[in-house]
Amino acid sequence: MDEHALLTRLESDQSTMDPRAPSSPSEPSTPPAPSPDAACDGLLNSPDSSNPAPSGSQSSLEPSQDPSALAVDEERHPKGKRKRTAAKDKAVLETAYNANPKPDKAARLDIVKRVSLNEKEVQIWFQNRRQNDRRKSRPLSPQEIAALRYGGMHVVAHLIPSDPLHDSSFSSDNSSLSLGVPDMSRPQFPPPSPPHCDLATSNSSDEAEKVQETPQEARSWEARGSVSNGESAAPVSAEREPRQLLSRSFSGSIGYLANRWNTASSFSTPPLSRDDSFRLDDLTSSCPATIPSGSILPPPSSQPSRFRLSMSLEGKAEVVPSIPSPPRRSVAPPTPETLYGLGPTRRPELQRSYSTPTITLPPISMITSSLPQTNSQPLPPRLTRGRSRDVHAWEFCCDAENREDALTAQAKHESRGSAIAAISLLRSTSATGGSPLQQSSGAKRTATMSKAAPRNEMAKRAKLSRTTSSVARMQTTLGPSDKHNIQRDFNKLSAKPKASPLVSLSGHDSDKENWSPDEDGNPRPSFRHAPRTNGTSWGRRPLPSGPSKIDKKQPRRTPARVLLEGRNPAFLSNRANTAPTGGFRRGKRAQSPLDIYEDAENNNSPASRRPAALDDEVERFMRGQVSPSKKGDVDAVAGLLSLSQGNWR
DNA sequence: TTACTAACCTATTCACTCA
DNA sequence: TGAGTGAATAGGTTAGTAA
Repeated sequence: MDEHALLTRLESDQSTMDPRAPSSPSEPSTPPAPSPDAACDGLLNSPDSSNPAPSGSQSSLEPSQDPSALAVDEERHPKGKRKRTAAKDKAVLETAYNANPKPDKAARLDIVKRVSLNEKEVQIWFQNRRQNDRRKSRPLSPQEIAALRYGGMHVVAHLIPSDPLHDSSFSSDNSSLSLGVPDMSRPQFPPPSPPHCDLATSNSSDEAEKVQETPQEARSWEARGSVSNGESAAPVSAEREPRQLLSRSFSGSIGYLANRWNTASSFSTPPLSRDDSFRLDDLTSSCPATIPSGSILPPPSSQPSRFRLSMSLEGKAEVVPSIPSPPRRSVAPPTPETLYGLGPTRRPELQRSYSTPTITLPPISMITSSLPQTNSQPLPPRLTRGRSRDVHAWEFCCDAENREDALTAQAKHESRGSAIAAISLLRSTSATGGSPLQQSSGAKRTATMSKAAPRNEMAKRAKLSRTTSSVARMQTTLGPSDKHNIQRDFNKLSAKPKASPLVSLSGHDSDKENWSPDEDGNPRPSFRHAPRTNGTSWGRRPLPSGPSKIDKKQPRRTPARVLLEGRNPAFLSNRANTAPTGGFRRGKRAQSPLDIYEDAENNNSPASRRPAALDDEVERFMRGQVSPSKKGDVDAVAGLLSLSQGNWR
């Protein structure tokens, strides 16, 4: 420490002799010598300095220190010491970050002028800052999700091994179970001590605070990711404490839920009859106002939890009675309609098992299918968050094992997935001439797929072309020529022997985000039946209607990015190009119902409302060419997709 | 079509700080 | 001394542009 301090001082002294190397053209504006910040760095690194930093703060640097005694030493530490960002600079950076987490070059240069950092450093700072933010808003762990979903009930989730794929699938469960809450970082998780603590009573203010984080902080995850945050604490926890039981409680209203819910929608959405419920505020934002009480699920119950959500080692979400298990209030498993009056039951004949011992959660499709349709036009599955964040949905959609349970019958039925998407897939694969499964990694996959999607073809179209992929065209207004094209494409695809089941949702979409299945496990092609009022489609993030929206200052920036940044930079933090559309779906479309891709044979499904001829073709196609023989590949793809989403842990 | 560039991402390393 | 934090690096992807 002392040694470091001495070195630091030495370096600082020496640096006074050296002109500050301008790392940026804009740097000249930064005076080399009197940079108190840099000077402070030197002292910062010296614990034995006369001005010891206040505890717990590296930003303890005191600008009051004599700048003349310290110098800017930007050139140090190729391998050696690292300077800490001065408090002053940090404040400036934070302010700038709050204003815009992703400053463009001009903004960066402006920031550079205000801090003693060069552009590169500023860029890195923002990068790290975003990463840090993302970490904090990483996806929920299974127990968190379960707790969220079941409000005040006891939640017990089995953590899963650290195997990436398993984790992914686990995360998928995770996602499928749920909802996300921003900033549920590791430290917030209590040790898995009391396996069955009463979650209902443990809502901490901190959690509430987290829940109410600004949209900027509530970015996903992505999928956040995201859900795709690289450093998912949940898996980490799983690694550290595999298979331990964790308990956690959450407050009911979670703004970050939508994404989880969406994923959840895959196949494990809990029955709506649960007394223990949670709110899906975000989800409701994308649902019609007709949904009772603005919530998909019943409000949280204040009653003691009678069930707990358990996740089997196979990744199945199960609702098991708490011990002791009080009698359930509802006798018969209510259907979504009965619960919310959302409409006719799609498959009244298929009833989920609600037996007490173990309840396998019904697919989200069952629930969402009952959501009202807007304008009588069938809409593809679309939830509030989307894109690549919910690969997990894919896993559930593709992984046969996840469906081989009590729900096998229906699950198999559902597993046929979107015929349209399958066709799209074949198109894409036919374009590539190979199966995406041959990709050894997500990166390669995306790369290949990128190539599979001829750029010029994309470029030749309007800027909106990405949202008007072949699938989109199929789903949008199907004019005579469209049908003709569909038929033609179908014929082509049928002739392709190497068709892969891997679904390219958007036909030409290359990035993995476009692969994102919908939250209910169905492929989410980047299309929407009808274009939005602003000209964008619904399959992806909102895109500007044309190149005119391209930021002149950042010609390289995609219009979408620019647009998104303008709207809500927070959503961009997960990944610039992968900002979920859902977060913005708050306007007119925010009230769109969740549509489900169903087989044509399902009369009530949106798919069934597609042109009959198309459905027939699709049906034949799906049954005869793709689905059965490619199952294994599909599973593999699911895993790759998961990995591509950053679910490495 | 390809190469280049810029921006972004995740994952990781490692110096630094603190309890 | 170990853990946490933050700066920095590495490797990757995407998208726009120019040749």
